[in-house]
Parts: sequence; C-alpha cells; structure tokens
Amino acid sequence: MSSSAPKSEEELLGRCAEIAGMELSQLARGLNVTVPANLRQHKGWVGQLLERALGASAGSLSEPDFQLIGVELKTLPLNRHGQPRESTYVCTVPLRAVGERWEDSWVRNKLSRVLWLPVESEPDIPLGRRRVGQAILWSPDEEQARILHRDWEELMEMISLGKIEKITAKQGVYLQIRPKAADSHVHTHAIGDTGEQVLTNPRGFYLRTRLTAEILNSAHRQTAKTRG
DNA sequence: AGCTGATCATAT
DNA sequence: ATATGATCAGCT
Repeated sequence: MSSSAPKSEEELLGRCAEIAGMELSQLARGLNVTVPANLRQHKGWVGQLLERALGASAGSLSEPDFQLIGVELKTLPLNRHGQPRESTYVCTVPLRAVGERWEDSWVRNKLSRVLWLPVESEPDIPLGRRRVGQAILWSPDEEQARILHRDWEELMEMISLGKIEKITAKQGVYLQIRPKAADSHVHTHAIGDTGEQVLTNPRGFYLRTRLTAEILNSAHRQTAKTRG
C-alpha cells in the first residue's frame, strides 16, 4: 500500500492487483483516512482514496493522474450486475475555444490512456464494505476513437458557432456535455451567437455508460479468452 | 428505471 | 473562477 508514483504501467497494474478485492474500509485504514457515512457530501471520496492508494500525483492540477507514465485514473461505479451506474466525467469544456483541433484536445489526451478501476457502488452496500474490482488499462480502439472524435467535432462546432445554449446531454454517442459547477448560478464566459461574449453555466465532457460498459465487456472477454 | 440537469467537496 | 474528484435527484 505504498503511495509513491508508479514508474511503469506494469508497476501500476501490480499495485492494482494487490488492492483488487479489498474493501474501501481496508484501504482507508491503511491510509489513515476516515470513511464517511455516505457519499452525499463526499462525492469524490472514492476517487481520491484510490488516487492515494495507487500513488497518483497530480492532485487538482490539469495533469494526468500518473504524470510519469501518462495514465489517467478513473473509478467506475458498478451496480449489482457489474454494470456502470454513472457516466464518467472527463474534463471541462473549453467554451471560448475556436479552431481547437481534436489532436490537441483535452478529451483526446485524457482518454488516450486510462486506468479504469471498478468499484462496487450499489447504494445498499455500506460505503466501507464496497470492494475494489479488477483494473483495466485501456486505450480507445479505432472505432471508439472515431466515434469520440465525431462527437467532439459536433459539440465543439456548436460551441464555436455560439450555440452552447442549444447543446443538450442527449447529443453524442459516447461523449456528452452536461453542467459542471457548484450549482446552476455559477457563470463563465462563452461565445454568443453573434460572436460576442456571453455568460453561461460551466460545462463538462462526460462519457456515457454505453462506452464504459463496452470497455468492461471487452476486458471480460479478454480475460475469458486468456483463461480458456 | 434510466437519463439529464443540478449539485457537493476541495485545491489553486 | 477553474480545475480536480464525482454522485444526486427530479423528470420523462
């Protein structure tokens, strides 16, 4: 249960193997962290606990969680059937960016290498008793990358044309845009429909469970094949 | 029941 | 205000 930064993907996966199957209360005890009664006022607690357990380094900076090896850590809350319960936050939407290229985008860079860490998340399991699952080190395959790229282009085009208020969470196959702020009264600058600056609620890019469920399934198929 | 829009905590 | 970590909860 060390907390220094892993120096290779192998080292990172080794640590994940050590904590797989452990309960959150065990991890918390080892790190001298208190387990809250629930997540209502501690929504990021599980993610932050696992960052510490695995030696993630970036904190709240705009850097990969494991800077040395360029890997992003994402916990994946699972229901009783082993399916994702929630969408996955990726990053803030750049509401003033015009002419940004997909190749240079935060979305593409953050998603180029992700360590998915499934965690039991059924509400009837007490927080401390929820177990960590088997980690999945993932990069988008060709089709996933193509779909993410297309979603991003459509959404970013609307933003650059001043159509931010027209964007709904219903858009996008894998990637969607939703509010991302303390509340709906927080404001930031965006592009208006005549190119002027307007105020709007900050937004974030999120991955639909359609994609994360796919990632889980292909990892399981891979495991079954290896065992077979 | 699933999804979208809203919200909570913390660091800089 | 903006970034990180996300989940909540009302509506369809």
